[in-house]
Amino acid sequence: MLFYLTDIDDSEEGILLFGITENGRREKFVDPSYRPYFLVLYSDKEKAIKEINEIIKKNSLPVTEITTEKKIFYGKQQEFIKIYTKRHQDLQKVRDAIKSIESKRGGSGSVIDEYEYQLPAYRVYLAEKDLSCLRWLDIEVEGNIIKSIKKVEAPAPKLRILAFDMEVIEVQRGTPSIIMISLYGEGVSKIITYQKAEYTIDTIVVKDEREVISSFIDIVKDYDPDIISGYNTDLYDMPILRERAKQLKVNISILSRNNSGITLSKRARFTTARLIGRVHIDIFNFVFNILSPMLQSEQLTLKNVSQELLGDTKLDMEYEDIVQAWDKGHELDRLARYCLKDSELVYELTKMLLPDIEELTKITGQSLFDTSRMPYSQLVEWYYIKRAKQQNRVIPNQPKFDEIKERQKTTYEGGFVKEPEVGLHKGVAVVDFASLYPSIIATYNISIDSLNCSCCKNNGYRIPELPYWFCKNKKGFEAQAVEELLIERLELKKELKNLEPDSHDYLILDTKQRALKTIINASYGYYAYPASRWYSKECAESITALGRYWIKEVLRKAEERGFHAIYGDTDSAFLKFEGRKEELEKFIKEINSSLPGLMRLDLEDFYIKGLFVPRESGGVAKKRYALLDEKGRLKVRGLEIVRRDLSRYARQTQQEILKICLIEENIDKAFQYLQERLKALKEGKYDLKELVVYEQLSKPVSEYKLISPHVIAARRLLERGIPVGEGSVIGYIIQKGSGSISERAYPVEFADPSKIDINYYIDNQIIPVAMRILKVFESETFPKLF
DNA sequence: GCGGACTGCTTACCC
DNA sequence: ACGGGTAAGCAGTCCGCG
Repeated sequence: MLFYLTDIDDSEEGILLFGITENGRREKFVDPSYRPYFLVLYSDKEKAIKEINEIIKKNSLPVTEITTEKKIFYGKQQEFIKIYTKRHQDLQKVRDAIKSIESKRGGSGSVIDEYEYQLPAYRVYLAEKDLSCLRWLDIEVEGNIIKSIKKVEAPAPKLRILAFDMEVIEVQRGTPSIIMISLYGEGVSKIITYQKAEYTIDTIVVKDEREVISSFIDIVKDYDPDIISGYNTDLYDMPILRERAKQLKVNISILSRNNSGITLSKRARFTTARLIGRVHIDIFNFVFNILSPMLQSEQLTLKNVSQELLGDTKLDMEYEDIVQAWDKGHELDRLARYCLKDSELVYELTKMLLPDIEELTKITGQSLFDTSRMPYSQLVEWYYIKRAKQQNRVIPNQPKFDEIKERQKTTYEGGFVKEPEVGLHKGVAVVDFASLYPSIIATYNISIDSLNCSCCKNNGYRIPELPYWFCKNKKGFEAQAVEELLIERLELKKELKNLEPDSHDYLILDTKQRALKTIINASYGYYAYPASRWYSKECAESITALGRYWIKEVLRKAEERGFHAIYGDTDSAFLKFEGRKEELEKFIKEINSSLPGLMRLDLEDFYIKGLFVPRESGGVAKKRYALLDEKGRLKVRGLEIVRRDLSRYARQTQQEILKICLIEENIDKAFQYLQERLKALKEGKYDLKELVVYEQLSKPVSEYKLISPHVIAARRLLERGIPVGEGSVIGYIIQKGSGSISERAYPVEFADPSKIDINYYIDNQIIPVAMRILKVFESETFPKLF
């Protein structure tokens, strides 16, 4: 039978597999074949086995079998003692008893270390069997018991997706209560609430909150979605729903497909809400973990993110409006529309982002639930774990707290940044390496098990400036893993060139290559990530050393060929091409023929003009510039225009001045524009929103040594009972009065528009950022007003 | 005692 | 819950002055 796996979990009977059969039925099967075990690295085999047996006997530990097995351990064959337990949750207990034999814990030392005792069972199961969610499996079953299982290829079935959103207010003080739930999916667009009104959308009006929840449950049961999605639902909606259902005694067990309802698991830094058998996707997680670096939004709210990604946004309603609407009973239709719109946006975001999450799921070989919540490090880690299992390698342990702290102390040299020349440059070509660091990993065989190998002491890949070399005889683990991803992506890219950009196939392949890119790009950082299982500072610094070597080579060779190198950062070079486009392209070809392995230099683009600005402290700034391409588009990097910790008014002023200076080269006009903006500000012609500065709290408010404006603003939010802490983005404005700037910082929510300190905005925000551009063009005619 | 210079903390960016 | 390199603002302190 064919079975499409959508979710997976552990149980007493075995691994539970949830999914869709070939005839579209939603089913659950059990695979009892998984046998929990962990590995013991020994120094003295006989002694270790003897001592292990003694400990098991003495403590009556639930061990079912002890064997030995040859594994690959950091590239070398090594025998391990393999200890099986009855239940997966016994692994930890047995390991805790056995670790006392280690010499570092005062034992005899016959045992050196233990491995693979901490991985969740279903995750090991997926990795070992090389399965993953969102793939078709060919299974043989007896009843609901799986007898055999293997992966097969077939077109994916259509998944039922249901997005939801809840409105919660304190009907009674101190108790959050659900007043409305909206649902959105294919053929579903509904509101459930318990106040009657003239609703213009499909609304179910029930008696009370209890019935709101039970109606919601009924619809979920009826629609039976494979995926339930929401925005920030791990931390907000699901915990509240669970709590309210408990208090109001509503049975919500069928939210999951194993009758367990909502399973909250609280880990160190975050909470997740599982609906076992159904997949709860909290879109916020994916946006936060994966998309945030590419987004412009100052805060990752549903409002901003949907505006940026979908070009559609929430309806306008403040929290106070919601409370008012509910208390007074008017504008309930507006509230219902507002609530439904949220679900619709979440649904559209899910439709847009799910294909990417699906591809990542296939690469990590893990569950959709887990993968949708993984940060970059985890994506790389689970991809490595899957591959390590395929190759019979031991999975390295996660470092302990102290080890992480140790790792955090050491740093190493990173990318090379060439100092640019201040001013306006004409005719700039930007060339850059394609995936520089990953291509170095693959090309130079950068891996933990190929570092300073004994076989290549004199003829390995030598690393400039460092006492390291990498093996030329045998592919290392990480290098091979990264190389395969790179090659697969190159092939996809090649195929894409032959497809119509609007075609269905193009979309599919493009999504695949994007997912590959996500993991490829994280492979270098993962080496130096202190909590990494495959941690190697030596590998990380070898990669950056080779990167510096090659970008300097390009800059040097370009100069040799008469292409003046204005600037370069890590993997890019900005070259003056003086109208010699073809010659430059020839130069790139030559460089490429000299590059080893998978390394490749691309022409990023030709630009008409490029502007580099001075540094506040003198000299010229790196990482801050603007380029004007041949289609008249501006590309701005690093300047205040792209920073959220400046007011929008200041940023827009800088942007306009930049445009006038760069496109028109009319400095007097730019200066006039600045005067107009200052005048408008003084005359009060602005929107309060334009003056808000956004800054993120990187730790709890109480831990700050330096009390800066956003910290004071955060304190003022806390004083009024608004919970803010680590991770919160604080929007604040500066008001008139005495004291430091910080003391005059107020959260925008409580700002007094009549007390705005216009002089602060003029002197600290607008003048400095405007001058940053204008200074470049300082001349005789330049007004000397400042 | 004052004001500018300097230092350190902090954020957000680039790649 | 991914790395180093970089600019910049603000608070707080230092330092020279004579």
